[in-house]
Amino acid sequence: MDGFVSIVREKAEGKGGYEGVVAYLREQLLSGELKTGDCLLPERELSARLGVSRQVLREALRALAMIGAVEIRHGVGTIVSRPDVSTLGEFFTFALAQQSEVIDDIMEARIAIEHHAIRLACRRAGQADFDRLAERLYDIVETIHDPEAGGHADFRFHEALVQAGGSPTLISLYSSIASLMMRSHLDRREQIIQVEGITEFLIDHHRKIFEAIVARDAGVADELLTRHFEIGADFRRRAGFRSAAANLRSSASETNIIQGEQNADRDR
Amino acid sequence: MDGFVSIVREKAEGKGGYEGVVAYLREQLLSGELKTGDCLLPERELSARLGVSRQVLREALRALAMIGAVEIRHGVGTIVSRPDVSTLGEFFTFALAQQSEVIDDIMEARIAIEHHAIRLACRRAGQADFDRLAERLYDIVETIHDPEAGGHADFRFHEALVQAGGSPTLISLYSSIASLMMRSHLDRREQIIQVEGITEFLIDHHRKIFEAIVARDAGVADELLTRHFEIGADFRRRAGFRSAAANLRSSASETNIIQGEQNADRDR
DNA sequence: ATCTAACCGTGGTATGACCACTGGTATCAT
DNA sequence: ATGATACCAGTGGTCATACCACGGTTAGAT
Repeated sequence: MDGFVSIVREKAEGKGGYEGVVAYLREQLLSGELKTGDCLLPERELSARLGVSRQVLREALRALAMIGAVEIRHGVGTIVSRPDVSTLGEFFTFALAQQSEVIDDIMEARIAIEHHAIRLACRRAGQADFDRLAERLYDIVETIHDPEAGGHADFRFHEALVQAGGSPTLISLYSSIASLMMRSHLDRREQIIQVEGITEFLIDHHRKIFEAIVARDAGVADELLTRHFEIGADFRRRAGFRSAAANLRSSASETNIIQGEQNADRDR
Repeated sequence: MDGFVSIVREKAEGKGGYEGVVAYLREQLLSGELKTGDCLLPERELSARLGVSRQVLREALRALAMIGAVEIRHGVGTIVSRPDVSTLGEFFTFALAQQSEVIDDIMEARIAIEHHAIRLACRRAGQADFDRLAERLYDIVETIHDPEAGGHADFRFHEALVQAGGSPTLISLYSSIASLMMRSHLDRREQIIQVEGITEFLIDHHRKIFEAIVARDAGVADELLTRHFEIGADFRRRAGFRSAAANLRSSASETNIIQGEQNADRDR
């Protein structure tokens, strides 16, 4: 490092460093020069071209990988990929981690999505969708006595329902909040399942929904779904207070998470 | 901290390196040990504690910063922050880069959200929500002849509608897709606005929606919204061909989108 | 008391080296 | 010829160290 400095200043056109790299890659992606499946240059070479260190480039790539814009594969390379839902799931996990009250609110999103999806499904669903729904319905019946598997089957049915709607966006959003729904509902299933006659109700109600979709009767399907959620909410509410219906062998109430006291309320 | 080694323990159990760091921080966030506003340890120290190099730690922090989980401030430190919607905007920017067909589909998400939100609004909305809606409605009237400002006012009204629903999740999702909706609708506004009598229709229809919410009549509100979207879609479709025609009330025609042909089976 | 400047801690970047994984190729045994 | 094995080159993954740039604090000068 003698007196002379200067030399390379090529990246001077705006921002340099991390920001610049992200901006550059975003540009490449939006302009279409980089499309899904393309393989980026090796880190060493790319970093050299952009005039940044490899570390900075890696930071940018990691960041992009976090939102799913690229996929970094050890020993292979970095390939452009389309952000998919799993990414959004990650986001929501972090986003909602700190606002516990939202966990309950996530149900509103689920209802909104499923309601519209079921209407779409009544118009668009094809045989493949019917088959999948039937399959998931069968799973519900099979696993009706197993809280964990049953809850999973239940979710899978509703997932198939949304899928039948044929809207990629709805499917994406639904998948995004799926992990969070699991978080608060899977456990309650254990309590709900104990209610007398609930098993028959669950099976019967899901079947009716399925049949309404097959019949392409949006009105009935929508109405059924409304009741489905209302009843579900009712059960969950009751399960929250005390041991739901009659005989819960163990008052495992255990004060669900909650603990949310530090409700900051930071609006902007 | 002299000759003793120890260390090794933490990362030995599961993943080490980048993945481990992200997992660790996620755990800290989800468990509540780190809450919004908290300041993380300096990079050098934190990296030492986690048994990774500073570079790896930085990659993890950059990734988390990309989704808004933390905010890195030069010369200050890294502070925990709650991901807000602007982050999702970034995500969708990348997401839509490669799949342009989703832009149309985004409308389905909007419909789903607004439909449920308006029902919630009819139950939950308070005076503040009414005031905001009224204000936005006024803006629509004011800017009715300006395509750009008018489109913006239109959006703001619907935004207030969702807000009135009082569901943070719905609001977040709606904001997330807002930028994408703008992208495809603002321009069409220029064509739509030319249709004879459209201005009166827009004003009148929005006002009716507003009144339905104030009246807390979910059924009417929902029905109005349905027609609102159908007519809007109809206009946009026609505007696609040519500059739409005159008679708007000429049977909003059922001809709903449908197009459901490629309802393929994308399972995973 | 106020302003200025130096200082220190923080993140930001650069370099070079080495490790670990993947995929293809060459080699070998059958 | 065929199959399995060993090898090798290229790629991402990690590490360590040094230095730069920014922000807030503090000691000094005015």
